[in-house]
Amino acid sequence: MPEATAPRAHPAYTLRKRPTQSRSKATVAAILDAAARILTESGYAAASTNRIAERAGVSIGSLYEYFPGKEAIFAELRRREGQTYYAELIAGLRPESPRDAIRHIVRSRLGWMRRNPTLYAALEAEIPRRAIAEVEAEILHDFMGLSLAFLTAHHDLLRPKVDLEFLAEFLIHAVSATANTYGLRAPERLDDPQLEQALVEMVERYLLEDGR
Amino acid sequence: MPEATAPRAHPAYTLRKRPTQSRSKATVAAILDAAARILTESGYAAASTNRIAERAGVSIGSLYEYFPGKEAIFAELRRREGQTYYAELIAGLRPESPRDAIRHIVRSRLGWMRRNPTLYAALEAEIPRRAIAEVEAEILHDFMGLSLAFLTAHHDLLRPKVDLEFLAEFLIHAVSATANTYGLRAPERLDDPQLEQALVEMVERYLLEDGR
DNA sequence: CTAGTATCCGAGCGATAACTAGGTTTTCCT
DNA sequence: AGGAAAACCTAGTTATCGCTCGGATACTAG
Repeated sequence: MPEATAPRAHPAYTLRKRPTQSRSKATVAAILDAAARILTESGYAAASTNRIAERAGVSIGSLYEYFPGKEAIFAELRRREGQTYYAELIAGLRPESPRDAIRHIVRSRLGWMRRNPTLYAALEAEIPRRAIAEVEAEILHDFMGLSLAFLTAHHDLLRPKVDLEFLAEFLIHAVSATANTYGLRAPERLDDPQLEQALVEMVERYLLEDGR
Repeated sequence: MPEATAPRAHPAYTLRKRPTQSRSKATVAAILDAAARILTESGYAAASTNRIAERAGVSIGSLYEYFPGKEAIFAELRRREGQTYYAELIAGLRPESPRDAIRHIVRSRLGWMRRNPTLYAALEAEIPRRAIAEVEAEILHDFMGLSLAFLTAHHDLLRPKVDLEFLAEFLIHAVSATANTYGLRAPERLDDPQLEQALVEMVERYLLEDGR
């Protein structure tokens, strides 16, 4: 069973053509859904373009009408999932209260992971780096903005004397990496309230002057 | 460029046959080295068995003499790397002092990641889950033992009132996940002493009664 | 209605992957 | 030395993959 070896001929990991009619929008959506389902059920290795097209009820030709290559499908999927999570996060965020905000962030991150650990684990892990590096950078950039604003607003309460850029990056990575790892290695633990509590305490006690 | 689709016919992800003569030991080592180099330079997608054999200066037939399938190569590689790290860790560990131990753990984890971020990122991420799940479990088991012994010995100093099993698992995951993420997303940060300091402080303040 | 455009289709091409069969060479042991 | 076992290699076999191409079909604007 062969595998991609040479660098993609296609330069980009975005849509080759934006669907305009509603029919084609449905096609693109069906492709992304099929990709997500196959990824969840069987992993990246089984997610061939032919299988995705078949599962989506779409011909292989149509698939390549919109996606310049296999990896662009997963990049787009990652983008879509990242956006829904970001929207979810800011929807319930109360930035006035540091403690509430921390708990909300931890809770929604774990909740997101819990929704489909297999899919997000695959998206974070199995997809070739170069395909999603760009999307990841976009997403990280958004979160950095959010996080920096939050830290700056409460900088008088912060204990660590490090520059806020570093701090924002560190907290984002620590929280999301831990959530990812649990989703990957011990998904059943995501339901354990101890986990949320531990993450919240860890961040609070590191970040704030008076550790609870 | 095709890809593995069907479940492997071969059941195991261990060596098919242990090399006994020194010549064959060198062969196996050369295969693992070549796999590591290709993984580092070009990623999992480019690491075909034919390429690995060629790069190792070994025929494809010899490769399959020892490895039951492609994924077993990476499982073995993961095992080997995990063992060297484990040895490195316990070599310098001073379990009598909690603070020294914490710093040592964080430092050696970051140091290990720093040695070859690309390789370890690929091992942790790109390799199909099922191939390394078993090895990961073995490794986690070892670390759990170490960590539990450490926590039990100092359980009077511990702040969180949770069961030690959970605590051990949580700390292992938090530290190693964060290290992995930095290796993956921002390897240049691994050299920043701020990172080691932040991780150490985070763990100490969460774990111990008097946060520094 | 009709022309132009957006959309869809699927047979098939070229490449390469994982893996095997069967024979040759090297090492070990007595 | 000599035979057995271990190690090694060459030359495929089969399967599937990513992707293209030429044409059919549906939609839309005038």
